[in-house]
Amino acid sequence: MTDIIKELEDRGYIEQLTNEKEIRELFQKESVRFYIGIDPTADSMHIGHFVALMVASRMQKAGHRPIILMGGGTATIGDPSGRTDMRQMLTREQLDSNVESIRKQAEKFVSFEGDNAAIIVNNADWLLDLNYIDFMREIGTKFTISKMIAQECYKTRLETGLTFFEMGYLLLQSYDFLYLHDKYDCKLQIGGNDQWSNILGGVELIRKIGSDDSYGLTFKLLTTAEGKKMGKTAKGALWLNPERTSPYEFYQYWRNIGDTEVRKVLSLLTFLPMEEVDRLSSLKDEKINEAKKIAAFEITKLIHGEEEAIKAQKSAEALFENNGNVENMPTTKLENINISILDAIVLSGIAPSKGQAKTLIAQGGISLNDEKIEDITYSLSEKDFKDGYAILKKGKKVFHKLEK
RNA sequence: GGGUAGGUGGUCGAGUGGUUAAUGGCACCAGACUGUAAAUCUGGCGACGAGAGUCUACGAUGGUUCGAAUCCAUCCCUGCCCA
Repeated sequence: MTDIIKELEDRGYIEQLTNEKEIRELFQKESVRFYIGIDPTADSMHIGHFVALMVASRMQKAGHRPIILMGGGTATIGDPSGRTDMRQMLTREQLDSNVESIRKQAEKFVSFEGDNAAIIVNNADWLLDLNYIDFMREIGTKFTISKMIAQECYKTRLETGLTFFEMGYLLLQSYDFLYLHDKYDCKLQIGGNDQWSNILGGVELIRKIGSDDSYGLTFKLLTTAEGKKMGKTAKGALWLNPERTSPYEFYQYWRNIGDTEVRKVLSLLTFLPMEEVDRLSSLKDEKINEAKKIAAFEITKLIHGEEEAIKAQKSAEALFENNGNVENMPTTKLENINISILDAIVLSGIAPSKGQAKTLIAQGGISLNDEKIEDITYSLSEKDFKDGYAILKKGKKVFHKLEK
């Protein structure tokens, strides 16, 4: 079998491995069951999950068998690692519906057919029936508080009040691995590097119970050169669901990354061969824009399909390169076109309130059909909708189409 | 259970009776410069209102006061120390 671990390493995915040598051997010897956990805390995955899906996809292509674990049970707690506050708890109904939406997104990356078909499980199915006393006796005795609180990720929470409830998260995630190990012969858990301690918990739990064939692998989190998380926008996270983040906005995000991010993004988030990645990311000055275009196109294609990617790219080219017609930018249909410019800005979602819309106009950040709007009281009318639509622009890069 | 320190806007963190929609950092938005980049500089950053202005906000509820994030009472929550 191909050396998938080396492949992942070459592309820069891997951050840590529990037993490098053994994992390499294992993955060349047999088709390995591995799992990745996803917490259904929203009805869509965001870009943070993207790397995880890419890794899972690559491993499956190399002949291994993915398990997508939906954290329907653990999400009621929320992972305290690195967080400064306790997460909001979700109801069962919300979680169930989130699980369903996320499953659909995952299907774009892993195949549920063939010899090494992926499977999806939900830890609510086994966690919700656990008996507290039994659990504490069998699992709770295998963990020590001293070890847990020595971990960096718990330290901040420790100062502000880490509850027992949240501490249970580590035990439950570890138990998930044990459960999948016993029931599905799952040998590897993968996750973002923030999951390292939770993954180790599972590996150690399985060892303590008597098997030594469990491993952990973490991949790099997507960060910018300054170490900030990538994928954050003014509106919050960059979502994979087109209703939350339109393909056009999604494309634009990747089109606008910093030069220093190009290589990482191409390598981690596309399937382009490494020679191509190397070639593109070594382009200099404005030529590197070519690489950004390709990155944006490839990534959008993976998430939204080729058709949407082409549309997004065409829109972008039309807007930025020759001012042409635009079909695929975010659009708002107006019931009444005789509204004030402020209302139009708020309705289109370009700014969250009229106050901010005013600021934008005052600073010269708003234009309508390529004409800068300077009058706060400007009112839209028929003449602004020449071909049935008007183009509202914020700053240099945010476009929105208003249709009548 | 006892003692003690706290709870401020997206976040961190100032502010201890009026000039405070609340210093500053971060995040974010816009302008200038550029390559739809970065860095830098400038402006902005509760809501409503064209504006004057109005409303809502400093854990919660009451109170004192012409006036409270600031003082008092009660309650809720959290850290630390002791048990």
